[in-house]
Amino acid sequence: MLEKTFCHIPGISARVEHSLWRDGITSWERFPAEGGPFFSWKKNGHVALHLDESRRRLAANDPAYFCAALPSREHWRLFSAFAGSIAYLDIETTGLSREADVITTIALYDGREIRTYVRGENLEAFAADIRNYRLLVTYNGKCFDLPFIETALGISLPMAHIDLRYVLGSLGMRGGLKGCEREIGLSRGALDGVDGLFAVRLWHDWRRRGERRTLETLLAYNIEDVINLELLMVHAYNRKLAETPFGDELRIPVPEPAKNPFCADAGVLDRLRGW
DNA sequence: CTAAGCTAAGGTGAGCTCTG
DNA sequence: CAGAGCTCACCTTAGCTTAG
Repeated sequence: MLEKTFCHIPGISARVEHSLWRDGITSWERFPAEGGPFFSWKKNGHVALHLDESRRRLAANDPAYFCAALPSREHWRLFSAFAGSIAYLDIETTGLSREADVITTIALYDGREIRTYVRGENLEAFAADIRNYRLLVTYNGKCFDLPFIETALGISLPMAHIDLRYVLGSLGMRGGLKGCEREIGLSRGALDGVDGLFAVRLWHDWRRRGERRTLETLLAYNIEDVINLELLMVHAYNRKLAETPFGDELRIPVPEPAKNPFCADAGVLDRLRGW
């Protein structure tokens, strides 16, 4: 979809982009390079220059360029072009305050492998690992996960970032990650009803009693979030695509959900439910 | 040349929403 | 709960294009 995108160019609105498509200029390739019939000679040159730069950035695997040039609700357009550089990311913490609270666990999924990071075990390894990726996908990570990580771990995460909250929001999907999952018919089984606040309890209980299955329940929850981020990403991509003339041509099959390596423990969940 | 029309960009301010 | 970041509506301004 990226190579069909024009609205990242200054002076091209979504409306103008639609009229380009309507007139058969359906990709960068088809834009008339030499003062073609579409814009004035001056504007045509301006657009052609930006398209050259766009081709360079795409070839250089540089999603950050496009991220900066597009509004958040259009970041979905990067997905297929940079799918090989994606990391789905979610953190759990002891609370909402960046000052008073700490990160407890992090889940990272790149479409193939799932990695987890646990406070007191390997949390510090995250800083090096995340640098292997050029495009992060989160839900509300712009407001929560990324700034929290940057403060807590003292690193910066300047790479491209699709915050699905805004993409899904533009599709009318609200209600948090769980709400969006429900809307596309995803169910969490044993972990139904577990939320971020419950994850705080799981963490404190793990620290107090030291039962491994409690930590694994927390990790199972944390991982479920990143697994579902991928499904929501593909869903959002296909639905945004359907708003363009390319809905059928570029549609992506919904992947098989990744296998969660950890399992929620029903006993732990039951004991902590009535806290 | 001018006038009109269109668009984008920039600014503002209110309102909404989400995170554990 | 606090608070950051986005959207949206609205306005103004500036630039470009076209018609006469």
